[in-house]
Amino acid sequence: MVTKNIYDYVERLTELFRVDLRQVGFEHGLQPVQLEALHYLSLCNRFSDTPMAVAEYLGQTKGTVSQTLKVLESKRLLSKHADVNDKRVIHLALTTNGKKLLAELIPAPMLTNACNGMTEKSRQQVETAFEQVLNAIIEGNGMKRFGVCKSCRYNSRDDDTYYCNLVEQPLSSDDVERICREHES
Amino acid sequence: MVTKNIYDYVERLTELFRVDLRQVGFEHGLQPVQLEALHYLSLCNRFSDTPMAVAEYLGQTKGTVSQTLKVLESKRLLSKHADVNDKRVIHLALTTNGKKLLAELIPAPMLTNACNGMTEKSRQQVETAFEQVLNAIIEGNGMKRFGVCKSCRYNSRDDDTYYCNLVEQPLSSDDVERICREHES
DNA sequence: TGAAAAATGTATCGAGTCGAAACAAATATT
DNA sequence: AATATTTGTTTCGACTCGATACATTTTTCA
Repeated sequence: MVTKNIYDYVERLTELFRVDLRQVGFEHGLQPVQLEALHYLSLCNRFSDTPMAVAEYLGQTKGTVSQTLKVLESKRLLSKHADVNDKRVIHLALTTNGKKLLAELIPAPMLTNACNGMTEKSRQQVETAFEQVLNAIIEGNGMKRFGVCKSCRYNSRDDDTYYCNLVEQPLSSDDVERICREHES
Repeated sequence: MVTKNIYDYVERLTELFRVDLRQVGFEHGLQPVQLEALHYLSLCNRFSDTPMAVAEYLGQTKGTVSQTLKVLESKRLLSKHADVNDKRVIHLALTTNGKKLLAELIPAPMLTNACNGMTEKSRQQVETAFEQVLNAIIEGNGMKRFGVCKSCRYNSRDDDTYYCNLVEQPLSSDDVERICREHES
């Protein structure tokens, strides 16, 4: 029964990661979920840097996320900016402090230590396996992908210029490496 | 930078699993950590079924775990039994209800759905990869293994009889499949 | 075009998590 | 025999999280 084995591994990995994340954040007065929100904001594109997108990504209600963001703002780790076109929408940006802190804390030592003890080939295998599992979870449960624009079906490319056919805007070569809440394969 | 990729995958997997576990438990009024404690108790051996062992496994303080167990006992999902030799120690056992509930909830549908969408070969690769990562994390950070007796260096075997040289007691063939807080490779 | 519906974000509340500290009881150490 | 250590519980306070209610803005559509 391989499924049960995989479940047990995922559960154990989750437990160890969670404990470590708590420890890592503790020294800077940050909760696990706050670190995860910051991390997401460092990866997402400019159409996905809103409270609602964070809520979707973290699987929490917008009310819960609103509180998390309020704390992060009060700690000067992120800033809020009104959207030009839609007055309901707020964009979130990491501050210099926020970026500095993330660079310091992520990836956490627990995983760095683990990877250092593995061969390059092992690391490659593990990376591939994780990609497969996450894909299978997303596909098998009809979840949002939050993939990078580069791999999205709305993305079209002409030489070195990229274009998103959903928001109908050009994308830079930096843009296409970022994750998007509207991503479709 | 493969380590960062692996970190990102582990973090995402953790987020998805956590949300799912909350959802799974919610319908039965159980918190994620309560399900994890129950699950541990269904896997551990008779030397590892104490509050302290649960605390070590979950990476929490004994005070926190004490509260978790109190809730589970009040829900009649586990029972407490005094140790015969050491009056400080309490052994925890799943009740029939507890076992029934676990069988119903674990493995959670999210992962079953994912595994169903994968080839047998893929599942095998994923299982191997998880085993490697968990081993690397445990080795690289000097953590306790919580492996099964079968693979422990204290375990000796004569034909079909097993013996633990640490607690100096014979083990059944069921015993050696269970995880132990004293496990050493 | 104007009213209803939907979307985004915030504030508040209550149940629950979690670690720290203090405590009681039993066992180990010396 | 006195002291230290281990196991487990209780209490406290800071924090998480979903539910609900609310304000504002945008979208829908009759």
